[in-house]
Amino acid sequence: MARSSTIARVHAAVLELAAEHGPTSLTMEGIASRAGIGKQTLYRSWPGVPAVLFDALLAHGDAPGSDGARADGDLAHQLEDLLVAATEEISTEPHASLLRALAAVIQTDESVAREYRTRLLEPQLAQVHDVLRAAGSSEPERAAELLMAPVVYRWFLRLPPMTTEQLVRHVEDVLALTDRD
Amino acid sequence: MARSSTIARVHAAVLELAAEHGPTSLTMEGIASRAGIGKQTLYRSWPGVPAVLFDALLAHGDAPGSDGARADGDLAHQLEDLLVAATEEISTEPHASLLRALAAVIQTDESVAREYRTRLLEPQLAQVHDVLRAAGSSEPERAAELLMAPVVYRWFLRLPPMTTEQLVRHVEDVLALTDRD
Amino acid sequence: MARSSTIARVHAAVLELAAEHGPTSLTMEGIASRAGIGKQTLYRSWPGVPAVLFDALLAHGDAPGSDGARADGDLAHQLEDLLVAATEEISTEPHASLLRALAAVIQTDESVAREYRTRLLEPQLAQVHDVLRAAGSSEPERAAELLMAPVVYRWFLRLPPMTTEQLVRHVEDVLALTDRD
Amino acid sequence: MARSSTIARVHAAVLELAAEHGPTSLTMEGIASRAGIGKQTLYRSWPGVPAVLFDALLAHGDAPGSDGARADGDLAHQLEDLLVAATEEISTEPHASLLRALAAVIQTDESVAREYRTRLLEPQLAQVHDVLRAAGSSEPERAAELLMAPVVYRWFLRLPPMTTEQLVRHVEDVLALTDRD
DNA sequence: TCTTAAACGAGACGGTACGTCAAGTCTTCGC
DNA sequence: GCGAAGACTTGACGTACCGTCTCGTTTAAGA
Repeated sequence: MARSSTIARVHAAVLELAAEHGPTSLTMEGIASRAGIGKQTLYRSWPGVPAVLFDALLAHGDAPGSDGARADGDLAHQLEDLLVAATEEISTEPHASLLRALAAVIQTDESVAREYRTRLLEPQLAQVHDVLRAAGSSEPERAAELLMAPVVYRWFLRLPPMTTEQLVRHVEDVLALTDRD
Repeated sequence: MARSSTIARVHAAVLELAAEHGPTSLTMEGIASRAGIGKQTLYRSWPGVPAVLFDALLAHGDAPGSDGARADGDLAHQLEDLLVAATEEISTEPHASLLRALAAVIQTDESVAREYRTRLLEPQLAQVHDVLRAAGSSEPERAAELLMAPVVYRWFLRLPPMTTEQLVRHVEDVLALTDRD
Repeated sequence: MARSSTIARVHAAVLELAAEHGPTSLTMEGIASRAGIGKQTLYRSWPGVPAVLFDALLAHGDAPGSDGARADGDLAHQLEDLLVAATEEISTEPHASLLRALAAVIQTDESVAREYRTRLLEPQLAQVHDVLRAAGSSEPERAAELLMAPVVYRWFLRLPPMTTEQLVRHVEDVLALTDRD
Repeated sequence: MARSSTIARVHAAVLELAAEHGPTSLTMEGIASRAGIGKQTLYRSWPGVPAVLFDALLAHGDAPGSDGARADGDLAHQLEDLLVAATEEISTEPHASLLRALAAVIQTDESVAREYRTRLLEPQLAQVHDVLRAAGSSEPERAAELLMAPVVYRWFLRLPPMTTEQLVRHVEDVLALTDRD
């Protein structure tokens, strides 16, 4: 396995490149160069750019929504917090560029898509499930998808993110649907 | 500008390559080679891969939902038809590969994203708006987004597309929300 | 046949390009563009760059040494005048660039070399022959070559041209050889 | 820098291409292809065709006149040997094609001309200087130029090379001039 | 004067080569 | 003998010219 100093340098290089030059700059060549290591050293530990991205994301506290959530708030407030956290995460550097680069690869590589879902998406959705289930929702999966879909959809198509007001309204609506069942 | 036979050959080449080798094979070099034209001929008419993709998509009847829609059906049925059409379009070759390639570029090129929204997304949303507005919906934009978001979200993250039953349920739910207002 | 105005425009374009951007800029594409004519018009009258160069050179008084020669001077002075004229011609724009471009093509195209010898070199040598023959030289061809060779040699290898003093000395030496015979 | 096997393959490719298809075939693309190496490998070690040519020439015993010179012969014979060797070198493949290609570039690229003079011409002239100086010539540079100029002049203009008889006579004449001083 | 054929500008076309960049593999050498 | 450095093959990038080939449009006769 690679030395921990090598790993740290790679992570730092990825974050720097993402923040400075955007998602396009994230190439194996560029990362190795910026980290000051040989290309083979990079390939020895990670098979390609997406693997490095996952590592960098997970290593840098990619636990969205876990911070500052009003654990004691009511159901709606907790969901609002989760969505606000997700919205902020995907629009703040260097996470924004990393996720953007990942999103591009997801489109052309099914295995990356699968890994994204298991390592990043599902943990995030699980939080929403938990809140919904705690509130007695009959179909937490469906409700969670309804909650998250517009957020992801807008980010994916580079539409302006939902404002806080829109998010509040959105949570309210989805909860109304759940109650209706 | 370009001769119509040239354009036709380029479109054919794009569709063939997309169907045969997937989104990754869509390079300017490959398209020119498959179409049997010079690279400069390609670059003279299209600045890059995304431009060729837009042209090929729009030229091949990219008017989703317009075919077979039950224009005389009731509101819910019309919306179901639109969503089913959209779902099928994004999962059927060669459209699937072309859109997938486009989705990848959208992630790293804001101008492509803008062009996608204007030339492909908005016409599609407009159809939904029209149906909703005809039904007296107070907020057709919001409802349309709620309808489309899960479809795009699943496609984008390569989750299995919604089944017809799920789509029917989804339309029903969103309409219930609209009525609730 | 080409219209005279076309020919004139081509000649003008060649001289301008040669003077402004050097020998490298002399391409069929560039000449047509600068002359404001179609490429086919150019190719209709000239098969390639060298042909245009010959035409432009011959049309612009490429009769080196004919001007200002002291026709009544003695033998040595007349030869000096011829060599000085040749030296100046090959180092003054736009002739310098045209000849330089021609020299490049001569290296890779035997037919251009032949045409150069008959249309440009031999007339020039003939002048030297005439003077030498008038002076009773027994081998005017050999003497002419001895006279011209260092001038061409230096120009070809981009060495500094002979100074007037060196030229005078050179003529003197060659004449001494001729007399020696 | 480059691996020695790479360099060897490049040199071989250059000689083969020059001998088979003449100076025109010497392109970076063609050399890389024939050598079975990547273009980037070629560009990493040589900035362009002329650099490759210099290397190939210098690597293949480009020490003209050094072989078979009658070191113990008298002055005239040594000079004749040098000139004969030079004449043969420039008219024998594959050197002929390499030098021809170089000659073309010299016409349009001053830096190549400079490098040619330093790396190929001056060593050759130095040999002539040495012989002349050993013979007590008062102006070895001028005499050397006088000796070489007709040889280069004829080669450059693609005139038939001097016959051995002409060379002998030429050496005799130049020596007579030197003695005259 | 009308017409008709040429010469024309414009530029699309299939190609070849340019020089650069990144991918992923393989080699060399120092610690 | 492991790992950093970097040379390697491959192939796409976008550009410049090449020489050929239509397109309509002048232009300059001859009828």
